[in-house]
Amino acid sequence: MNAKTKKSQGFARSRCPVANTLDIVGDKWSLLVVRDLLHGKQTYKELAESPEGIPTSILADRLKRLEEGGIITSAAYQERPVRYAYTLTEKGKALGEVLLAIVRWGKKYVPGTQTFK
Amino acid sequence: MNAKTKKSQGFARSRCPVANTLDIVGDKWSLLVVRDLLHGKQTYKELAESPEGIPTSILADRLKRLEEGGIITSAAYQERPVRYAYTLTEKGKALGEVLLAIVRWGKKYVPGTQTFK
DNA sequence: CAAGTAACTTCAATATCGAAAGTTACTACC
DNA sequence: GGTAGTAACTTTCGATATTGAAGTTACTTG
Repeated sequence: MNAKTKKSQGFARSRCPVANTLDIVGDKWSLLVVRDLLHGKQTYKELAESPEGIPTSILADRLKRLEEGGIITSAAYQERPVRYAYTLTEKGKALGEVLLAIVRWGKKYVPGTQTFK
Repeated sequence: MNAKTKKSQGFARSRCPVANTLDIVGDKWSLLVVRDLLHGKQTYKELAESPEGIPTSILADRLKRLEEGGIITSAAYQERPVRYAYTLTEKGKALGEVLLAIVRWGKKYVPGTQTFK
């Protein structure tokens, strides 16, 4: 089901907020991009350099989907050569609460994980 | 990288708790199964009947992975015919905090979603 | 004009998903 | 005894997604 179909039908899988949230960020990479943006990263290059090593094809796709989902916005911060900065919307920044819960869980239940900064 | 490789090397993608948590529940279905178990569902059939319509092949796979990840345990609650009950471990129940954050986010930012119970 | 860089895009191989049908082991009904 | 039903999976296979690598575009810098 594409975005248009979803919009016309209302909901993809159910009306559950969990299901609908997972339809936007329920994959292995999206929340890592949000994490990086929350940490101040802004450019494609910075995002691509994170330790998890996201493939650039996936990064481009996720940036597109996150923008379609209203989580981020992109804007050229300079012309010649054109360079883009990605920033979180209010909706995107609010995912910080979800990430916080995930970090707390991970640090408690996945031994050896650690946060920096 | 398979589970054995991960175990021997320590970590799949990085030491970030977000990345490691997503390696366990970072997909479209796992947290929906956890949601249902938190809501008291216990059997394969009950889980399969949720409104999102999880394919049974995916459900069987996720139950296996969640058990390997220490999120759930399974036990036969009767013989002849044998029937299994899935229950959350303490580690699994603790994901309730993550789900709560997701629900709050979804209800605020995905218009039309709603919780029952 | 050669080299470098950011931001992508394309490609081919592999892996995973999803819908449906099939399997196993039993109980219940006629 | 035979047919139907049920829970819990497993199998199949075409469609879709992921991955790692290489290629492209538009510029700047030396």
